[in-house]
Amino acid sequence: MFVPAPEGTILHADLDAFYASVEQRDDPRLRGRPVIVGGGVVLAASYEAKAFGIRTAMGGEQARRLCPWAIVVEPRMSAYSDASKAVFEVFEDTTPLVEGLSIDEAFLEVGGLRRVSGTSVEIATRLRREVLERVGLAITVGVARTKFLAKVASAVAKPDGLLVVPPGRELQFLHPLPVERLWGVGSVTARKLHERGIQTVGDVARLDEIVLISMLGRASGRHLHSLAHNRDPRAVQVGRRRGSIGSQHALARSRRSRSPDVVDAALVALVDRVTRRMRSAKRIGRTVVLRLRFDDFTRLTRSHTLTRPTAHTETILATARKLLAVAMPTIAREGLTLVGIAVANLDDDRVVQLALPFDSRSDDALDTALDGVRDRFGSTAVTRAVLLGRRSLGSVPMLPD
DNA sequence: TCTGGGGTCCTAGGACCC
DNA sequence: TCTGGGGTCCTAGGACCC
Repeated sequence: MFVPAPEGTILHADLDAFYASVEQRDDPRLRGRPVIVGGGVVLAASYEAKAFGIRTAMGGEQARRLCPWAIVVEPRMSAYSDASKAVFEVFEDTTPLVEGLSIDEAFLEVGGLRRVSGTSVEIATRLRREVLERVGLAITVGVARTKFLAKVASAVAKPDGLLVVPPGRELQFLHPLPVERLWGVGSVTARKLHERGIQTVGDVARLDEIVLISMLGRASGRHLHSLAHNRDPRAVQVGRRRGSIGSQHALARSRRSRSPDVVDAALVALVDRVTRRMRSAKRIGRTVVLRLRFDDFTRLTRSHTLTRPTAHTETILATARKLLAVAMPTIAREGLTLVGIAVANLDDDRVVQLALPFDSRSDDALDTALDGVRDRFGSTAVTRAVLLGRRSLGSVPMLPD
């Protein structure tokens, strides 16, 4: 018998001040004190530090001015990654339907678990307790019928909170909130809305969709109009994979640190990092993106799409160097402050095993077989094929880079 | 108060194909 | 020779998120 749930079944779970909380967990001397992770720029601030106005992405100097006695610690990425894995294990133990959004937050669908695990609220309460007991971190959970509203709820409930938005009271909860609470409203969109006297979600809800579209463009307009009415049909998606892998590096502010040699060395290191990560994730990609940033914070991107996906360091480095050469006149004109490399259009690096009759190992037979593989797996999916047989030839790179 | 490093999604124009 | 509408892919830039 189907029993409709009297509450929302989507949980948005979000760790509080994640990096800073891990530091406080691991070093008792930091507990109860303002903690800043990252010296140059604030990567994370404990709630004690946030009380002084310190925010993520703020310059380190400014942060120290706001709170001179704050404790600044170097980031320990592997500790955060381990903590994240442990928390996601708790998520997976709660429900198989987990959609990770970042290192410290995820959506959980618990709609089918009523008989086994109880109501959403009971599940959320247990989840918070288990994360605290098993990983030692505080986590905030929002519960609602839609993803978007669950996320808004957790943001409102922070820190160390649980907030349930019951169906029927959704707009009552949503409409008094400032527009900045809407997912997808950043500083630019907020400014555009404020210029027209729109302050709250309720103000947005009173506008025609067509008006919002004319103000913000088609996608943003539609998106905001839907959210303001709590229309969000997106289901929790399991196993989403990222579409690009990249790395970037800020250059020191001296003439020498921007010399061609230094920039090229940075490029080599970035490509090496990115391709290593791609190979360990068993991903290959076709589009190489060069990202540059300058003194005045203007940005520039150049990209090139290869005919075949690869994770080969030399291939991607050669492409990156070409892109840099194309952008070179611009670099000569202005001060470069950041170099980044990303590889997009990612695919799985599948190794396809071909079993051919022993007497048909001619080039023609191989070509025919490879065509068959391409037909089955898609032309971009095949970069390598391993030839096997009774007397194995071992691993043969069929489509060298 | 000058801003790190990792990502996602959308738009718009041009090339190209049918 | 000129014209059409529709679709996909690529490139560059912008906004946004954590």
